[in-house]
Amino acid sequence: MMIGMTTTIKRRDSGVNLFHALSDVTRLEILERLKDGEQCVCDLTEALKTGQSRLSFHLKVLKDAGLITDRPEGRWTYYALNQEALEELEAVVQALQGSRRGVGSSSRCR
Amino acid sequence: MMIGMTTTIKRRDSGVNLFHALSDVTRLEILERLKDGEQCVCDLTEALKTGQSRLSFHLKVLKDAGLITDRPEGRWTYYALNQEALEELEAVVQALQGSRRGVGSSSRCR
DNA sequence: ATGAGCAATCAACATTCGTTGATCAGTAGA
DNA sequence: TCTACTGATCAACGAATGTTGATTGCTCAT
Repeated sequence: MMIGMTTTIKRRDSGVNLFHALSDVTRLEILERLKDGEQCVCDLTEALKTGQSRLSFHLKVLKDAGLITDRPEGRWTYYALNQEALEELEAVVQALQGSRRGVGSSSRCR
Repeated sequence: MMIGMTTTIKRRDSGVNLFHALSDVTRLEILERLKDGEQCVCDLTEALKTGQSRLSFHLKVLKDAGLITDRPEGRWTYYALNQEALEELEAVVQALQGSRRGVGSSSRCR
């Protein structure tokens, strides 16, 4: 099955966004926490022992990348994993592995 | 099955490294090129239409992350995907998805 | 209405990252 | 040996990112 150029480029762009959001220890810790279910910012602040504005910053990065969703309720905001984004991540990573076709057909310089 | 704390932390660290290396368009383009087999820097320079030192910089980032390997031969250096690292990437991503246990058991603030 | 608590946003600053051009080291060929 | 070529490294600069503390907007309870 042939994948069009446009699809490839789009996947690359969304890849950059996702990977950037994931390239920070604090953000990975947040995601790990959220595996147990949705949490409000106050929970996370305590769990990660970090300042509120710092946490808020990282949550925004994750949310902008689509990796988490927020659900404001009263004075709290609950954050949760976005399963869809994780599936897209899977797809992007598998696209990296590639078809493995042509391995060994290395071009030779001269 | 229980995974020890140390393992989790190590995976998180290697995750940060891998994800950071992947969070750049040029570097994703390089990896895509390498799916077709190993290539020397001169090939890549031409293919990506970019400066040599810039390319060298990105290759170093990918190599430091373990995503590619280099094989110097004569005056050329051939780069290739490191399949092992891609497999580890898969593992890290799957760990992100988590066991899905306890979904809905969201802690409630009051 | 007032006060307290949660979370987003802002400004200022520090740090990290990517780019560019130049230089350097190693190799191959004349 | 001398020259040409590949690719790594360096320094300098600019841009993007992350951190901190303060402020703001909202909601709930009194």
